[in-house]
Amino acid sequence: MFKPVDTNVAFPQLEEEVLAWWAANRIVEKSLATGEKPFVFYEGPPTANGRPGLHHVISRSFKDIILRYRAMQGYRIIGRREGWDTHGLPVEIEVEKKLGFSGKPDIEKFGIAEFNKLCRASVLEYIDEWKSFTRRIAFWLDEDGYYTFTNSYIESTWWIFSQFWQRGLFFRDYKVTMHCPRCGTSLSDHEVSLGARDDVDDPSVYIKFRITGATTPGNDSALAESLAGAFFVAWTTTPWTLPANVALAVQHGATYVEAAFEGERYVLAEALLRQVLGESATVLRTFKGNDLVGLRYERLFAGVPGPGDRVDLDTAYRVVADEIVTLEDGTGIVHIAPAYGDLEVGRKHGLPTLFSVGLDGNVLPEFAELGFAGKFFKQADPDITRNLKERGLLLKSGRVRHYYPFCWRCDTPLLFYAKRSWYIRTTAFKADLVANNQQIHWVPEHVRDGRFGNWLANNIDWAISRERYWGTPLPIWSNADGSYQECIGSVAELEQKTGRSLKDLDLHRPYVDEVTWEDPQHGTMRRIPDVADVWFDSGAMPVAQWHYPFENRELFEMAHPADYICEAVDQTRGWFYTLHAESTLLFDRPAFQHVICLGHILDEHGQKMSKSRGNAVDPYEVFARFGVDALRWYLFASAPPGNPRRFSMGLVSESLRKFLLTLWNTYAFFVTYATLDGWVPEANQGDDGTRAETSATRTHALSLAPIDRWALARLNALVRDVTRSLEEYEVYPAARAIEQFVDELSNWYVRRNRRRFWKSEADADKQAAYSTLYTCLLTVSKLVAPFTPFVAEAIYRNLTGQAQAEDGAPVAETAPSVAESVHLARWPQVDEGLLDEQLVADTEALLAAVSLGRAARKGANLKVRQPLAELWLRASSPAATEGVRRFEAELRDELNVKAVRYLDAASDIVEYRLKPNLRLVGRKYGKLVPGLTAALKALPAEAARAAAHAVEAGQPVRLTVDGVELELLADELLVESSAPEGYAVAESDGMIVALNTTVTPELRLEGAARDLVRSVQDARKSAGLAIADRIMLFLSAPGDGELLEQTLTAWGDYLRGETLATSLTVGPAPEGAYVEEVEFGEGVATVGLVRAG
RNA sequence: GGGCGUAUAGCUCAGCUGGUUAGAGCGCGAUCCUGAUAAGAUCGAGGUCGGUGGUUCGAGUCCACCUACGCCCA
Repeated sequence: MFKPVDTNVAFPQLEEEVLAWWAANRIVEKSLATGEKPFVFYEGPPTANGRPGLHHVISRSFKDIILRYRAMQGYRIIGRREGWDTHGLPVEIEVEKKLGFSGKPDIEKFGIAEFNKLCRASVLEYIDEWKSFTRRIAFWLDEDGYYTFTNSYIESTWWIFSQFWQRGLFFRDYKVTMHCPRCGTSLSDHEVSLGARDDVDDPSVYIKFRITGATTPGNDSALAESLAGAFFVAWTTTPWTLPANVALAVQHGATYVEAAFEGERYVLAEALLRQVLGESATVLRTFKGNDLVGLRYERLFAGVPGPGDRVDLDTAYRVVADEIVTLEDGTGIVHIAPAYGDLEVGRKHGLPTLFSVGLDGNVLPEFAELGFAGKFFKQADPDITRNLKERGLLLKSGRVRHYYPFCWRCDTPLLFYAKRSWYIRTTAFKADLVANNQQIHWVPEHVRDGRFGNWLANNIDWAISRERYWGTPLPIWSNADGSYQECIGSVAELEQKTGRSLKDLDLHRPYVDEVTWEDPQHGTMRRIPDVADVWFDSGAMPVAQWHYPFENRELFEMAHPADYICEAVDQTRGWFYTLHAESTLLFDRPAFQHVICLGHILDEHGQKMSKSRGNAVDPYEVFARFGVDALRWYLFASAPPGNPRRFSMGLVSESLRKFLLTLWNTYAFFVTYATLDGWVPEANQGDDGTRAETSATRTHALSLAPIDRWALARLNALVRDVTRSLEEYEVYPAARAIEQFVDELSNWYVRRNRRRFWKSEADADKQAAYSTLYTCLLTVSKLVAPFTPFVAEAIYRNLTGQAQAEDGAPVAETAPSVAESVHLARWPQVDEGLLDEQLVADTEALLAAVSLGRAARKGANLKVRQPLAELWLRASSPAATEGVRRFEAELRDELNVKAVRYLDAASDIVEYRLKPNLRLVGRKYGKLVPGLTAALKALPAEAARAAAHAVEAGQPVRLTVDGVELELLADELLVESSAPEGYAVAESDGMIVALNTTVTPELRLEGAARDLVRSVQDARKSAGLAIADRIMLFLSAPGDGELLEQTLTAWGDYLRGETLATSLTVGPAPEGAYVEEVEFGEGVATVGLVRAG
């Protein structure tokens, strides 16, 4: 027996109950432990720094749905475990904030050991909250997860580094960072944006660079010579970078001029000439930017090479052409200082890097004799400008308000600063990165060759080092002057170097920094201070989560690459890339085979959700109001996941009402009547735990009505379609298909079949209905299990008789092998024998006819309760007509008509119109199409009828179009018919339905009788009677006595039967009866009823 | 500045390789149906399918350019 189902279900509460049951019965553990074939998943570790938000529900739901689906297919999921990204600057900043620190010097003073301890504690604090979040949203993972801060994880990462090191992939080069000179640290982009202002007052100076007359080899020496003594003009707002200048850049195709102005000759872009030099300058000649390339100029100052750098100044002080140059402001000639922001330009053109200001923000001591050494860089600006003015190299100067970044912590102006950094030469593998990407199945598809593919094609070397504390230390040890370095790939190797046991060593700073050894040739070896880019940790996850290659070798081999991963689209430059790059460099294969790439979630106004905007939705509020299932269903069924989506509470509420409640109410209907009837699935008709169609197969033996076979055909087509979509990782179409089916099950199957469930005799027909509905609901519970795990569980357990058992009542005779949980059940298989495309198509035609019939009634203002004599129908094709004919009884009943007749070319009550079937005809006849369409339209009535007749008989039609004789095949023409005279008509997609609107006296009485039945039923309900209660019925119609009398004469028995009336009296109701005034036909009657004995 | 994506009804979104009258749900109005339903059906109002140009017998769909927004990069 089944447990009663409340239609007033509160899903959040239901979910809590299911959660408790899962926990008590260790269902998650059981699910994790089952399955045979491996399916590999990688959990992208969230940064354990902050609370989970709505966007985490999305990514975790899309991860979960595929894993549940695969688990139900009998896969054993490898890597279904939590993972935590625990290192990195965000964690450090969080701790710094707590401690009130303002930068690296504070941390060093505080002590790295203590600081890192706090970082670790901070991360763990958030992880607890994440775990409860994970459980609440039913993301099933092994809580024994991996942490990137463990020694074993770090050691595997070291192993990767040493692999790269051995292959010569490490190198050092400059990297531009946003540097705070006071805090002594680089800032992340996010931090930079926190402190940027757009109204900063700065100098605006136009500088003269004297042209020497020389040029680099291969360029225009004649032009150079003729320009000797003239000046390039460049504009800058950062005079302090001028000593670091190494080149001037022009725009390749732009026009430049040599202009005479106040006795000097200047070179600048034509477009900016007037703006810079005013109207008095005269143009001497023009040339293209490209012509200027290679021209040399005199340096302003002697810039300082970086420590240890050898610099070839022959490569400096020349003109290059580069895309960064714009003609919007300045002079069209851009001053290039690679050390302070133009590193990429410098690299592209082989320019040296020179410095003017140190990391402390002060001008370098080398500039002592110029008088501004040691000054803070912003303070040096006036000195530098004055110096240039004195030397006649300043054209003009002023002030400007513009954008400039400041440190968000200490408000110090930031420097773009080229710092020495460690790189991994990923560019050497660009072709492999691109090729391996082609093996990956991306959802949505465009990411592969779009965003991700482009990113790979434009690959740049990976800057891997960070001058920070809480991260994986780079395992590079160096002698004092950096001339000899080694990369360590394991703790054992380090022990060998040092000759002591390091098994208790924490591999983090500062402890690992204390590990040194004496190299006989190179002296004391110390670790370089840098830690790894935290992204490297995440990309190492396939290897490091298993402590490969030190442990779990077989496991790793099986678990690489992953079958499936899923994250949001911003990870193309993040985790998707780090996984792909590390895997390609290490193993030359992709790290994952299928990936769902999610769009971002926006608020209801299309704005990005963020805490600072205050528009972030608290996921817990959604859980509490609608439940996790409603949210999950919304996420799966509302739009394809790759698109950005607008979120609002209303949309979740809609998906709850539209889908979950429809499903629930259908299920509740079934349970209500099955309980009333004591119906249970036959012993072997329940669920055997593997094959979903078992009960359906059983129903082969039952006397199925056509509508039952339809439901089962639709069900099996659904199983087929959902499976097909999920195999393609297309969640959205799968969800839509289920939604459509549940809608049809509820609003067609159940509605049409209510009487079969109500009727008192327990015959084969009733058995068939129960069995069919049971099969549909049980199978749907499995299909939705990956989508809405709570509701699916509740339905499945009750339908398999297990819910009742919990209350101590006797268990239904379910198969002994029935799964304990729907999530331990097997994914349904398609029963090919029950598929019936024809039946499904025929029902579709029927539904279309019903819909049109209702529209026609509406048009004629004839309510459905009024029976009509006949309906004429013409379907879009003879096949569709046959389909409707098959269900003619249903059609009559739905539309309340006595007869259905079919229009064909032989009937002359309508006229015909012909149209070309464009899809077929267009390709064949091309330019003749407009003429053909017109010719068909112009056919006289008799010719059209003849043509329609031919088409229906499958014969060709001859027609002359634009002088060309055509023979049109039957399927190249579409036939439509006009509305018959005197009928109410509706038409759509080639189908026409016409109702005879004549209401005969007999039909009128029948309509009145049905009005009465409906009114009495309403009254019964209002009087609070139970469904099975018998009544004594009293009717009177003072003004319409004749109509009442005639109605009762013809339909009295019908009325009594329908309303369970033991007696029917014409006259006033006795005292105490329930009384109501109702309309019937055109009359008004008073209904009175009393419960019978 | 570059790359990718998005733009269809008041709102949220479908619309496959070009094809006949551009759809669904929500919301609004009206009517109907209903002894599972918090529901359902029908009709109505609501669309220059972001804009311009092109290819084609035919463009929401393909191409080019432009605009706005989002993400990523510089």
